[in-house]
Amino acid sequence: MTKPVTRTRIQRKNIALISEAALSVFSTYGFRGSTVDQIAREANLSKPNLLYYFPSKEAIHGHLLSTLMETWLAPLQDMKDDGEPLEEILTYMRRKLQMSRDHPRESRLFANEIVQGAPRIIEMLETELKDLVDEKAKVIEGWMDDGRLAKSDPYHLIFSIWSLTQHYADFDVQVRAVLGPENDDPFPAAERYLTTLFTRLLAP
Amino acid sequence: MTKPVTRTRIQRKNIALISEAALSVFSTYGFRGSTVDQIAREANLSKPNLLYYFPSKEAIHGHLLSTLMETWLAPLQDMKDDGEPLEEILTYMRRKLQMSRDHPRESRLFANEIVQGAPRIIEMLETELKDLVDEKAKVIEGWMDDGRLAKSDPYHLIFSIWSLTQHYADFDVQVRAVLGPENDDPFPAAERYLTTLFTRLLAP
DNA sequence: ATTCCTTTTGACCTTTTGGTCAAAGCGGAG
DNA sequence: CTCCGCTTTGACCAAAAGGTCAAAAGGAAT
Repeated sequence: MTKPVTRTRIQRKNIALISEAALSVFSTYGFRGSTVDQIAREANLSKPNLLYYFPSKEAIHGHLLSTLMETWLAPLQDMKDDGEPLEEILTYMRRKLQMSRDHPRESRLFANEIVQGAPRIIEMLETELKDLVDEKAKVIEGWMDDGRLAKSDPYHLIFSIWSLTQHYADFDVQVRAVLGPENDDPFPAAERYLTTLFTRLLAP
Repeated sequence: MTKPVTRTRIQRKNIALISEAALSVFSTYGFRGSTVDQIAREANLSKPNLLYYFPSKEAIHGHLLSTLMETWLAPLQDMKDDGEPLEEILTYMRRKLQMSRDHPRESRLFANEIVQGAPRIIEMLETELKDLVDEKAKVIEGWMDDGRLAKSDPYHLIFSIWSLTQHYADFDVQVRAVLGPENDDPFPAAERYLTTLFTRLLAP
């Protein structure tokens, strides 16, 4: 009934090719603004050939999103109860910022989906993501209650890490336009600024 | 040669109707993901009737964007050299947060445009916006040099105000999914959190 | 009531889009 | 070398998309 688990060399290559191309296209134009032809062209495949590997445009998009979610949640999952609180949070922030630098298309794919109402992942947000954030918010609150971090709202603290770090991927063109051409890589300054920000906010 | 400046009552009504509808549609699906039919339906007009007021889909979108930019830059323009520094910045932050609450569609229209590479406003970002930010960054830097604000990067400070406040409009569904249905209005807590954040970051 | 300008619409056109299908090409196990 | 299943493609289709146009309908000043 289900498809064979073992993929041929060609299948692996083409699925990877399509995923790459689809990531570029979907992250730039959103789901409805992207076309199958465009993805096929970007992948150097004919449209029917692409549709031989994925049954529909929806399927490609869904494949990307579910692959992405794991990568996306990993840094927060790795924030552990038993470290030095401020260091744990700064490390989380830095890993998220790293992802904005190294995987801006993934960040924009996600941003497009959320901005447009998250029709395809709203359920995941309300279950997996909410559960994870609830858990980590408790950890953070524990640190604050123990006086190891200055008090503030743990949920909005997490939101602020998301928004500040993802901004450098999602709004990249704006950041670069404002900083001007002489300042070619905004990330080092961003990391210094965000380190200062969270240190002053959270140092007990 | 140019169109008459005086608009009839009907023109004013229909242009307003179309702008409203187009704002809803474009902010949800982005430029390429939106259709003229959809906007016409939302505005309760026939498609040819809509195209009687705007020559093309591009024209509607352009009209919205240029109207929006003025509203969008106003709060930063209003940040004045002669106030109490921390208060000026907190007021700016609060006005931006207010805009996320009261005009989320405008924020998402803007976000869609930027995330998708800002093809239609990149020039404005590199001139008007950059000039304005350069000017205000100088003001902020002056405050820091005078010891009236703690030092940090003024450009990234402005970016952080943008990202933190717009997050509550652009990523609204995610914020609500994570906070759960019992917490229906995230804005009061957001304002308290952001006030604390910027106070701790900037208080001299 | 007539006129003239504004507004509205049904029918239509072309291009683009997501998707199908039968047939041709290919590659490696026997 | 010869199958046989995997891969690729040209041709095609129906629906949706942006946009046009001529003609009908409205409305207000005379």
